Amino acid sequence: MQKEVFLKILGERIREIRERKGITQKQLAHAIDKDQQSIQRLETGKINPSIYYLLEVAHGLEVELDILIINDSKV
Amino acid sequence: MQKEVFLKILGERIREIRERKGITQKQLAHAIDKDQQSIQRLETGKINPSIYYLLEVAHGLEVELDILIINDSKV
DNA sequence: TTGGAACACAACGGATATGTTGTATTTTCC
DNA sequence: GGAAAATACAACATATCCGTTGTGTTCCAA
Repeated sequence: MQKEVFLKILGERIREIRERKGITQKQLAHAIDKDQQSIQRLETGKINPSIYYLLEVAHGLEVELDILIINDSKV
Repeated sequence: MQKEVFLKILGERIREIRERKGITQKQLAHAIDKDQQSIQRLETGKINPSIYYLLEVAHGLEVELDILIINDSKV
């Protein structure tokens, strides 16, 4: 799968989970000591985040890390 | 979980999968157009790899990406 | 003992992630 | 429509990834 496509889908998935929780980018960011712009870049697929960064986001969303992960076969 | 601990466990897990497949760091690296040193840094937990880099490694190992992922609750 | 294979370590350069600030745009709600 | 909130975009500085080269160490086989 192409990198850009992968990152875009990852971002969309994270956004879905966040919205399902009913919190804003800012609230998620502050919960994990980041800021809104950082979450925005992630959700829009503009960056290729590190795995630890994703772990922190998963914590902020109160989900397991693997829930954020996309496998090729699922796309 | 501490970053260093997380990355170390991730690296160990990747090494286990690679060894179970019976291939060397060099073989894995070349299969995904990287080199041995890059895989070495990953397996020893010296870096915080990007998610897309991990996806490529998963391809090289012929596993799904989420197999590489550690959740806090599992550690 | 020598040679080769496998793994580890260090350093360098270019690219890019991430934190940050500022601001623009969009959405929501009155 | 207007205000406020939410999201998006841009740019800058710093840190770090990743590719790369060179080399060291260990182990095994010939």
